[in-house]
Amino acid sequence: MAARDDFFARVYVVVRQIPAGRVTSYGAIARAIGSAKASRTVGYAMNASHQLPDVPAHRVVNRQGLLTGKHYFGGLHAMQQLLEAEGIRVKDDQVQDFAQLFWDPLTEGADLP
DNA sequence: ACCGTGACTGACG
DNA sequence: ACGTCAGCCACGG
Repeated sequence: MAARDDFFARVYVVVRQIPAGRVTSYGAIARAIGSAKASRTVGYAMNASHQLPDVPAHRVVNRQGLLTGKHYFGGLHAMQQLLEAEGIRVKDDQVQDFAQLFWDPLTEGADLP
């Protein structure tokens, strides 16, 4: 199997599993797909997933709950607006109640291929 | 095959 | 608590 394509595919699968109104971190996704140390590459995959409508990249933030990737959404506030539209409060690029809204694919039990 | 880059994370002072 | 440094993995040139 092509491991490289698998990596991106796994990332997309996990991100698609994120329920609306919830968020997760790059590290959590990296662990879920079996590459805990590849958190940076997860962000790279998200950049490529930007063209995919099924991948809600706006629900993926860093472990602090900070919208580090908002700059890549075209509008600097596009990501924040998308999150707020789902009921997530965002203050100064920081997700409020992040620990409460955090969704761990490993703990919550995401469907992996 | 080598080097630079990055939407990260953890450790250190 | 905050800023800085180093390690890590995958991709592109």
